[in-house]
Amino acid sequence: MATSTLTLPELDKRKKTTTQEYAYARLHHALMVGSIAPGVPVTIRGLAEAMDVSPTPVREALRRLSSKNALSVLENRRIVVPQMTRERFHELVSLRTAIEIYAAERALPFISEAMIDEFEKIDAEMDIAVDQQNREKLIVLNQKFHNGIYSANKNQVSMPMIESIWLQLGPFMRIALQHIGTFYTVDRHKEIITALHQRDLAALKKAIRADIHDAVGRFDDDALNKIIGPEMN
Amino acid sequence: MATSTLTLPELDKRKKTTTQEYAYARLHHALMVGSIAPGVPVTIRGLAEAMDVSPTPVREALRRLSSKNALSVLENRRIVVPQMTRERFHELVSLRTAIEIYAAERALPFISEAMIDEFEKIDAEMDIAVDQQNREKLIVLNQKFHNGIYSANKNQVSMPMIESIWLQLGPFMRIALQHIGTFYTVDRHKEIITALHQRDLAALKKAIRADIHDAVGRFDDDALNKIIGPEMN
DNA sequence: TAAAAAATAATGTGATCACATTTTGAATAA
DNA sequence: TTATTCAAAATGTGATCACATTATTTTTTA
Repeated sequence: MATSTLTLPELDKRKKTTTQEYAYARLHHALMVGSIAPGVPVTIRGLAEAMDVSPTPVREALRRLSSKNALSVLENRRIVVPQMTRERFHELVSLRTAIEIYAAERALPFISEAMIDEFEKIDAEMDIAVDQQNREKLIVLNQKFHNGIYSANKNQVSMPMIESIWLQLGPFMRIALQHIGTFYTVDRHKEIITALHQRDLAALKKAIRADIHDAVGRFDDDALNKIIGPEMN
Repeated sequence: MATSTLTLPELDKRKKTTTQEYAYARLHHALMVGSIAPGVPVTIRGLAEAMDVSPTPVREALRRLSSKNALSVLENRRIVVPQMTRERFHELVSLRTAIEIYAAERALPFISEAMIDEFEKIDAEMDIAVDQQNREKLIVLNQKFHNGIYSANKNQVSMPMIESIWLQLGPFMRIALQHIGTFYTVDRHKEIITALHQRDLAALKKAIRADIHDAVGRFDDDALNKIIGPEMN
């Protein structure tokens, strides 16, 4: 056993994409759903072995992830899942709120009723995932829900940046959710859908802000202390 | 001669960084200052030969750049500098305005007088660059000026996203500046500095908005038609 | 002359290897 | 026991090669 034995979530069997893309998708998913904890070192050979591919495509995948700030390259050239700090967390939540509200505003004029139907379907699936206590599925669906809205604007350029923020929040959420019993209060999605139906921009912004707050923004300093530790800088 | 003979800007001689980092820095710089035009295909071997390195580090650098949306990977797996469209351009400028204003607001409380002195020095250098008609130096300094402000907040997480936007606008600027004679009206930087001195958030926002507008946001549809072409979608 | 087909070249991809550096673990000394 | 030294293992990095796919050029055919 070379190094860290990461239990990477099994992904759909490799299709006709490149190996590099496959490695990227698996890592991306693992980070997004919080399978890899902050601070965990990520080695090229270790991952290559775990995925049964050669180091080369893994390296490329890691470079892409580090460019999205989902991984951080240390001075020793070692790659780790970035450690979360109280300050960085607040910055991430603040930026997520700002960009997603912006993206929603930009997307609203392009949203059709048919699209809203799709969002409602996703939301229904999320309700099921909540019942099943399936955190992983919930995270993926939540992402799909938000992405769907913002991507209604086909010339959207903010989507990759929102994704980057989610990627940075992902590893932290796993730890957070171990301490905070509850999860996304999906009701907010209903508010979002209502606002979309009514083309009510103010209500939409308010609902998105509330949704983000419910998901990640409500952690006060005490809660963060328990997760991150009071001494961490 | 294998393929495209890109005249990459000479960068500081390689220090103690990795070859991959070196390749990334050169490409990054070339894109940022508009040395590579939109639509230009970028081949791994071509760049490797041009930089006198092996394909491997170039590939990694290209992956990083494509993750920052500075390059786009086509279905044929070929890598090109993304073509600009009218709609994407407007989205980029709009997002740049939103994020930079946000970042400035978040940074303002952390800006010291000593920092402002630094900004003034950079601005003075920019005046010289304008006199010298040195567009490349001007772009680099302008970037440094903005980065300096936003990075005053050490926990800033928006900087990579701003960089990504600049990277996407970079190749387009070269073409734009061939048709539009003038460049950044550096006066706006004076307004920014004044606002920083006075801790005037409203004035700061206004100045940044104006600066961005002067730099990239003033192109109306007619001007864009000349650059992009009226039929491009 | 123009279109189609074949051959040639170029390109992305992934695996492997060698090398330098770093980390880890064991052995030794205080 | 604790600190130090040294050997072994692990790791990142970059170059090279083989292969499949895609582009391009040349040749052939209508």
